[in-house]
Amino acid sequence: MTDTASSSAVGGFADEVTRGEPSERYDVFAVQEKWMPVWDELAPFRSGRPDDPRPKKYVLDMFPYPSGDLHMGHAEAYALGDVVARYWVQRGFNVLHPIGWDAFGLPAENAAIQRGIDPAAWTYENIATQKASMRRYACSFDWDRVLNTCDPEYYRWNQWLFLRFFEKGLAYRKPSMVNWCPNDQTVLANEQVVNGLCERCDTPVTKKKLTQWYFRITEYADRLLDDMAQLEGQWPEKVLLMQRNWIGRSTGADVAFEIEGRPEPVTVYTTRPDTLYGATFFVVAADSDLAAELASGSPPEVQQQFADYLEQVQRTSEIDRLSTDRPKTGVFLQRHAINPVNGERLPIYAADYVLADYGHGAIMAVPAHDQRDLDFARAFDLPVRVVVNTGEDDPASTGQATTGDGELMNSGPLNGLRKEAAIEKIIEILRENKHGDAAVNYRLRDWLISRQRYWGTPIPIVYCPDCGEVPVPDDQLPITLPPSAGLDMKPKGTSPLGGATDWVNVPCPTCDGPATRDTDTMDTFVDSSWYFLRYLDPHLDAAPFDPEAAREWLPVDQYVGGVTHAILHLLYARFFTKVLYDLGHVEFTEPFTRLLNQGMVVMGGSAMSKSRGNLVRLSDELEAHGVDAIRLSMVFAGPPEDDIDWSDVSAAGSRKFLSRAWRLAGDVTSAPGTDPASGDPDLR
RNA sequence: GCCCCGGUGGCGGAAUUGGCAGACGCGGCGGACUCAAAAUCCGUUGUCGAAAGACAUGAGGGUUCGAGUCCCUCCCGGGGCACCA
Repeated sequence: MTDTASSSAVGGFADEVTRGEPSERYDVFAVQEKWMPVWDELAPFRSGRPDDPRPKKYVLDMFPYPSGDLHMGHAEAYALGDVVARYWVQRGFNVLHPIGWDAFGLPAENAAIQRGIDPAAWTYENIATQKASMRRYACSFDWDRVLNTCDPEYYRWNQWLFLRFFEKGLAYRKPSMVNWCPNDQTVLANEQVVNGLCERCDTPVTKKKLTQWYFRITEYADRLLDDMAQLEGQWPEKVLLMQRNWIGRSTGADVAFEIEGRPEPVTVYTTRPDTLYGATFFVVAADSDLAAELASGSPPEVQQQFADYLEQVQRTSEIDRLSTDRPKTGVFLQRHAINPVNGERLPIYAADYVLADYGHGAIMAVPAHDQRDLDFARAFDLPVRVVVNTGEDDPASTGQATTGDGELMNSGPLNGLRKEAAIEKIIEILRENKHGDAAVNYRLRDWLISRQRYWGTPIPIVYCPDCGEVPVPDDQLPITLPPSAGLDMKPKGTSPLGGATDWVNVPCPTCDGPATRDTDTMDTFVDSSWYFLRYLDPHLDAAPFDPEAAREWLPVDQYVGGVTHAILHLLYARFFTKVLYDLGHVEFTEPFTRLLNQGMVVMGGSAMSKSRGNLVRLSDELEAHGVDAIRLSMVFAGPPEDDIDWSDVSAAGSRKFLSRAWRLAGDVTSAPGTDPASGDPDLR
């Protein structure tokens, strides 16, 4: 059978169709009308029945979010997934090709607020709509394995997994400045802040100090980075690159600076310890605890300046903070740090160009070798010193690129060394003098999972005045959401669950005294971090999944989905997999062996949207051209990873092509010898 | 600013290692069939040229017997990251 036929939804039955009148016997509609009811009855894509001797393959399409009906983007993704799934079926594999719904999340809640309806009702209705469309689109999904993440039988295991993370110290609560979306009135993970805007609603994100739950993904930074070696050549290079950048591993040194009037030294992180001799000032992040502490030892007028500055910094929206040409601002705290290598006194500034949560929230500033430090030095009229080998006047000749002109500085024991050698040497010196050591830092932050919203997985923690943070025992799971009726869903900065008094107030699992539930829900990316395991048996009652089945089916052989999830979902799922590996639940460390990012379907050069008036409805296209023609068009329009402009695609042409193929097949296979089920025992 | 990926007819795109550029399809044009239309079939379709032929893969250079493919410089488009010390 040809590739063309394998990409066709209802192909392979020429002898049946030739019985019709010539005018209709090759018609794509006649084909689909005949075979779809048969599929419904036979469920040909059910997989994993016992004693199936065929080798296994797992083809996974990223599951949809149930808002509205399927669109052309879904149509392309599922057409591609189907090509792979049916190709393997015909090659004799037992193929698992499941589907489900990523059903928790904000849109349901917003719809509930706007229209006064139940988020659950809205969600299940959309699921039904999409499911019907998928069937009409003839996707080869295994309908016996459908899951919805908003079903208690699913999110129960989110809670169970959370507790395992908690036991391992991988889930923890801490107060921190968090990204806050003033519109959605909820916190956002770093990954959900795009150019300073909320990824959902494009509202400028602000900062807020809150105590929230985190997953310790940073503990896995090295493995997330190193295990990418397994994915090389199997995943798009672009995605690997994005993940690498996101993790942002950098190597350098920690250097301890004594602070005048402070018993403990302050450590800074630098990637250029070789420029230590060129440090001319010292900066602490304005919004760090350290800045507040240092300022408290400053003269009163400086304390006031600092307080004013801090307020200004906290008012600054993320988008302003990120604008590149923004002038450097800060306050001189009238305190000093001592350069450990030459005893120089460096003035200490509080500034917002230093981030509180990277490195140690403080830096040594070397304006001759760092553009940002140079900008600051110019704004505050601070000296600039080029670290250079004595006797050579070209700093580049020692490998020490400069960003600004300045006084040349003797770099003592580093004289004559090139950059790499100088770094090695200075680290050695620092280590000997106990002033520092080599260090590694990551851009990656821990994953903030608390959300102040209703429609999500309740966090299985109870707060007891006597026992503190108490994990809910496994046998009390799931903690189901209270009904939405009567709850105030309007965003107000705290979870609507707080209003469910009967639900919130529970006896402490440990001492039975009065206690309260955590009222936040989990980020929905928790749901999608392990759903590919739940498909093995979505109704399994004893565990999130059967390890034996996981050994047989996983990792996923081919994952298909949009590049929009290149960082978020794929990084989290990789993280979860590694944790599950460490906990002994799975035997692989990477969940998705191969990844395909299909392109977008656009219309007339721009993304389809209602407001732009260029929305193409899948149902209309199916009506006009038939399932096979649409799917063929999707696959044939170009390389799968490229965008498709639907205005360039002729579905009518595909239909013509199919009719011709049918006619030809009808002519050459007049004897019904063509086994309609060749390679597909499910259809026998 | 930094880092990726692209740029080939009217369109989507082929061209395995440096070896006949434009496969295949869409669209267009001409024709057959038809009273007519739709469907279908046949032919044709990079540009210039009557033809022979010449010129053509974003622009300019280079390497080579030979370049869409390799090297250098630049232009354009798309994407990612963006005070991460």
